[in-house]
Amino acid sequence: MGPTASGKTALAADLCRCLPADIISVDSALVYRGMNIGTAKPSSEELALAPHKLIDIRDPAEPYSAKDFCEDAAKEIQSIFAGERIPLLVGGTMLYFKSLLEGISDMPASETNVRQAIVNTALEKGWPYIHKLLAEVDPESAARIHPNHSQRLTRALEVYRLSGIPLSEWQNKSVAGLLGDYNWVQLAIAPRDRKVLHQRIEQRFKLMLDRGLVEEVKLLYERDDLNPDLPAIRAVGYRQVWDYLAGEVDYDTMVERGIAATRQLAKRQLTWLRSWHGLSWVYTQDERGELLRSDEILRKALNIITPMTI
RNA sequence: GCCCAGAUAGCUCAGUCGGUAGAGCAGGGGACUGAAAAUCCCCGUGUCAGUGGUUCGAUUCCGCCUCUGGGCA
Repeated sequence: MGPTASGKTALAADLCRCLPADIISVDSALVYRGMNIGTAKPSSEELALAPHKLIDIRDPAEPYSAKDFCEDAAKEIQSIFAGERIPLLVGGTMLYFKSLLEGISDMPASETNVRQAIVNTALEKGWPYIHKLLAEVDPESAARIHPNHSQRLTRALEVYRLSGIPLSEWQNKSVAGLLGDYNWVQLAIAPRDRKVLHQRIEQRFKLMLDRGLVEEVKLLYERDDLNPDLPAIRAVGYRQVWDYLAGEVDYDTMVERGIAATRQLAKRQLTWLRSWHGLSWVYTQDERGELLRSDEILRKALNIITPMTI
């Protein structure tokens, strides 16, 4: 696990050369086909050397979810173990990691029309009104969710309307995750200094533009079945370039916003990791702030993994 | 060279009829159970360009000065 631009993909590829491991991607954006440059998806050469599961399994028009991921990942894990190999889960989508390890309740999936009805009401009367509606049927969830928290309010009310059972009740049922089933080694990779990450993020975003990010997004923009409300189009970089193609912002503004959105993503990922239990950290800088070479990073990771797996 | 308009938070700007100032963005911290690269919450002292004057008190009014736009030559 690690924030965006921390070097996860490179480390995973290096580990694959040392261990009998197969990579499973834990990433909500890499699942989409045709979204390669902006998601920093491993190149076809990298994929040939280190194949990733759960990449390119959805069209950008089809949403993917934490539940989908749990089911897909559980299958891949089993099949990798069946081949007597080690599953190496690599990615930055912490909710997916959490759901897989701790389990996810068996509540109804979302339905567009139910969700849309809630959003329409909110547009008219505001999110605090939705919060009041929720409080009537599910006070426990309402107490946990902020009155402005559009997405979580929508989900909570949606679950109640679809099942007649409050979200909190579903969540209170114990569920089985994979945490206790195997001897997991949980590694986090990141630089010690946030500035290093910020620098890499800026460099990488500009490189993505040089490599044709705008053209990549244009292919999506020109399709008539995609819109900026879809999870795929809301992805960092894609949303900003989409706004640029729509003429809402100029090029320089788009670049600035794309970089800022990536920094903000990294910050949120680090927030998850700071309070994550059972994590071993691999820093990509030494105590003095000097950047480590890839072989030094690999050695540090192996030093953590090997004793724990023997 | 002359005229006009600016100079306030990292950036863009608002404001103080004279009582030392606040928004958006950026940034920082946090939350997170089927959209999660999502969504949401909290955090605002900065020689108010410099200098002299008027005043009990100036970032605010006046003079000078420096810089930046725009206009006239």
